[in-house]
Amino acid sequence: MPDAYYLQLTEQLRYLITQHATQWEGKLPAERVLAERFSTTRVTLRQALAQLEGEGLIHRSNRRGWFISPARLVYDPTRDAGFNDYVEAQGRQPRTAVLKLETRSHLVAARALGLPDDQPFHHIRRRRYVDDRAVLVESLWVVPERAPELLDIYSGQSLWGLLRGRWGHHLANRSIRMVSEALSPLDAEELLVAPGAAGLNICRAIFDDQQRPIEYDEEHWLHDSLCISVELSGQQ
Amino acid sequence: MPDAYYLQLTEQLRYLITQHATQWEGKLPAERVLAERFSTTRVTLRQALAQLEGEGLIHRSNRRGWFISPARLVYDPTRDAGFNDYVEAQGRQPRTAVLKLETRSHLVAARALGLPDDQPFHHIRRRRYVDDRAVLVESLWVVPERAPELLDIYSGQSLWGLLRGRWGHHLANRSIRMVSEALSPLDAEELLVAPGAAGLNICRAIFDDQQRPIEYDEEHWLHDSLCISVELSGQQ
DNA sequence: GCAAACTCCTGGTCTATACCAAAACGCTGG
DNA sequence: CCAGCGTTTTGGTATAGACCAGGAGTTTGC
Repeated sequence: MPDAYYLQLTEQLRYLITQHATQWEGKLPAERVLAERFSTTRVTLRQALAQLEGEGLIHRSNRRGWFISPARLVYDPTRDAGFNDYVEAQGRQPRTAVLKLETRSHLVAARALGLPDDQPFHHIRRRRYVDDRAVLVESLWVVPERAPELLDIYSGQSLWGLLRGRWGHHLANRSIRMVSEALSPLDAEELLVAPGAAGLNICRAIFDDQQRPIEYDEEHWLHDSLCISVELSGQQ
Repeated sequence: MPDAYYLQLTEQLRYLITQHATQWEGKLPAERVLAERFSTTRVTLRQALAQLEGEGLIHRSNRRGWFISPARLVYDPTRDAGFNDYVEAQGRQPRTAVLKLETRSHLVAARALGLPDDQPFHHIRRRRYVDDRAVLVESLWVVPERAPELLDIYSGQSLWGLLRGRWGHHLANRSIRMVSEALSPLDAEELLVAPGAAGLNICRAIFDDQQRPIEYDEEHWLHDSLCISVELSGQQ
């Protein structure tokens, strides 16, 4: 057992959380209450809470308090199953809010897809929920020639479903990049968390079977809300 | 520009770090020095440092101080290129320290490979470095029948190279799982970082072309030391 | 010349307190 | 019954200082 008090606190809180998860309905008591219960100060208590936050056991909704984190969503970024499909497949409730629809250029997307810097894109920004918890925001940058009237018809459904079904694209080649990050103030605000909260950034550049660029997207996930899982067969 | 002082501090430190990176030789001045320079307390300063740590710009070596983080290592967990190979391919210096060699059972590995709970494994625990910074610890659990005299001959080289070259195995099927984590006290100690530091946990279960279990491994990376990159072609 | 002992510095931990702004809550009036 | 408003609670931020133990560098002693 570690000696630092905040680490002991971490253990006690961990126990308390598993015991009272249902009775508290997912929300922890106020920091001042917990600090008093454990005869310590809010500073030390918060250190322990931050520890559990790092483990993904709890999270905080900005200025609303600490909540017990639900089970991680299992996610395979190499497959193109729609978000709604795999969330539902895991018995959870998906939801999508469209935050922005516009057409403009984007340097990062252009570079990732090998297009000129001033290449315009159809830009969709959306926030996605699992069981009413916002777990990610993402920006999609679609090459307009591949999906001309996209912005007129888009309303939150699966983008890849549209690209395949309506425009007949084969999303054959993709290059994926994942890095841990601290959420930007904007992303954090849109996810209702404190600025700098830990996140996972996933970027994809997608090309069709003739290596024509289709789409670039950039996802920002809350770090505790997903478990990446990839199944591969065949010699690499 | 955000209003919170620690966020302004973050920006100023970010600037300072990029300016003085070389002159400081990677190590930041003492916390007390920085706190005084910015007319604040260590508590607030540390909040700003923690922010930059979350971004992966700096890290701390336990009780030794704050250091500027080198560029992330680009890593493709779906390929079986050896660690040494891809570290060198990126112009970096790899190194491996073997921490333990033993034969025993391991529940998690057994379950992941679909073997009985009491199945014994050859267990290799090693720590790996990039440019003399410890970036990960990992445990490998190899089915003894697939590599009988492994523990006698192993001394830090590429395990997959051995499995292929010496025993002729085809590492055909693999199931990979990645989750963010807080490093356990043991892992943190072996990586010379503070307990609870942010990490990334990567687990793999590997089978050959006849679906026979070969090996299970569990990597614990410092979160700021890698960038996962996957290239895929062909319809999924 | 080198290893052991010692000192100083530094990061890790902790207390006690305070103020602010946003969220939550409760009251009130239509 | 509900919308609007005022109050309370709460998390977010910040100050000021303190002690400890591990690391690093220096001195001492063989």
